[in-house]
Amino acid sequence: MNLESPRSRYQQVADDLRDAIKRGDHPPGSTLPSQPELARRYGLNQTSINRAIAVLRAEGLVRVEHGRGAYVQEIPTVKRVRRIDKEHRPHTGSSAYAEEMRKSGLTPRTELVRVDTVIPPAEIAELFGLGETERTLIRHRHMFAEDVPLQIATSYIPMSYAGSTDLALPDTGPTGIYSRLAERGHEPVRFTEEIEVRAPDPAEARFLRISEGQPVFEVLRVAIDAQDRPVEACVNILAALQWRLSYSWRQEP
Amino acid sequence: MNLESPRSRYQQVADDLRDAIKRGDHPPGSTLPSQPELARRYGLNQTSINRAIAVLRAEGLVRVEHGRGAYVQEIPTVKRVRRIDKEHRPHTGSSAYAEEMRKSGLTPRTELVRVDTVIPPAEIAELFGLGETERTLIRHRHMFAEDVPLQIATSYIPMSYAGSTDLALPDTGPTGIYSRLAERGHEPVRFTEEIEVRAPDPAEARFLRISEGQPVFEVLRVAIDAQDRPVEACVNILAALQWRLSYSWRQEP
DNA sequence: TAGTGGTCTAGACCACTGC
DNA sequence: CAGTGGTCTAGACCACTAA
Repeated sequence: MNLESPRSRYQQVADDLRDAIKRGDHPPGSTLPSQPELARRYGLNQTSINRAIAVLRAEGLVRVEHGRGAYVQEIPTVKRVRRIDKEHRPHTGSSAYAEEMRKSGLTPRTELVRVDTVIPPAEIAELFGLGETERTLIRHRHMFAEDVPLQIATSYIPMSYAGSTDLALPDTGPTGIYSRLAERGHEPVRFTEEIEVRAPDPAEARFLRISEGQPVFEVLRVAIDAQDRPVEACVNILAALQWRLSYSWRQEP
Repeated sequence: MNLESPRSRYQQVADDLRDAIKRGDHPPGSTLPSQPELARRYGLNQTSINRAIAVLRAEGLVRVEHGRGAYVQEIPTVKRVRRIDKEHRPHTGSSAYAEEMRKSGLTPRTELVRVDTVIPPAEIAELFGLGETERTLIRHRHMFAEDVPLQIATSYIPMSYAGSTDLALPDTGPTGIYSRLAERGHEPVRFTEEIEVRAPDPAEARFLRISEGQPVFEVLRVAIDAQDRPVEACVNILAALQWRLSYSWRQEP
């Protein structure tokens, strides 16, 4: 521990632990030494050690379980692919999400938390050009892989396109929804995805099992029909440090 | 200040300040009250206040300048667009980056920091299928808008495609590079972008003027030619909390 | 110089886990 | 119960900024 360094001591501890993890001294799934133990080793106060570990938490390198210890993250970096060129998504019954999970060798599971009609958030209402009292169908889902929570999905469809909540039952994923929208003459032909990173709200952090300091992706996908009307909007929330988003396209000459 | 709350005091202070900022009590560009002042108001220790402000920093809501104060961020959320459907990028001489900035009403500026030949990082070498001693052309650029640093771009091209560093001079942005690759028979026809979020290294944090706790986007764009060979890889680093990435495509029926 | 934020300590207490 | 992490304080000192 270099006391003269311009780098603060807790940062040096964080750097040291980070290096140790990357070297494999603390393999994924194992716990770091306890804070009092680290304090002893580095000759520092527990408060400083706690702060060093907060740095590693913010980086997604460790996950702390109160009363148990600081676990080295088993880097479950998942790849989420939007393939946009010719080889498009197959028309199987299963969702793109399920396809992606299976490709990664994981068992997907989706829990349909809520189907209802609501007055949507302002951003969504504006997108659809809805008045303040107009309602949308809402589908709120929790998605898992191997029982690990991975993603929150909330989809909105204006009632004028949806007709009734029956559209969403049983839960069939977006593919099913799109087929039913197509039957009603609102087949999506164009999509946009907007990606934002922000701090999670407490509920999101709890579900995704991350601390409130860790960023999440908020991906807004909008499906647009041939008349250029947005017919569905879907908000996905993912732990940003555990995902890699991928897009692929062919440049038209 | 609710001392009995399960929510810790520094979190309550952070919540309170966050609400005040969103209400407009502390407009963008202004400073928060000093830490000793806040400590007095909330009846807490300065250490706790400091911690509360660390939360807001991690969220990108405030930017702290040592010795000066904690400034409320003038949320310069920039939109970076990949338009993938028919109306493709115009073949003007200027880069996609410059186009995007002008669309947002900002004056772009690019600084060519370095043009050289190097042995690339392992990830890049693997992508190109290069041996451990094979070199690539490297173009390292810093990009600004209104003199605010916005983006770091590092592009790699295997020497077998580039021929010499002349390819990169003068700096013309990717469009120019792609034209010259086309002249050499390696016109890119397909692209992939992979988006990751991670903690910045100290140099990146310093250049982007963010604290080390704030996440950055690492966007890896790979250009692929008609023979399915990757011919260029470009790594972009952006402050994740200040950007919104946007993709748009047409679904083939 | 005075005012700002950043770090550190010693010691305390609490909440949670698991035996 | 002992061991874990989480929070808080009082007080101190440092580094940076601005007058």
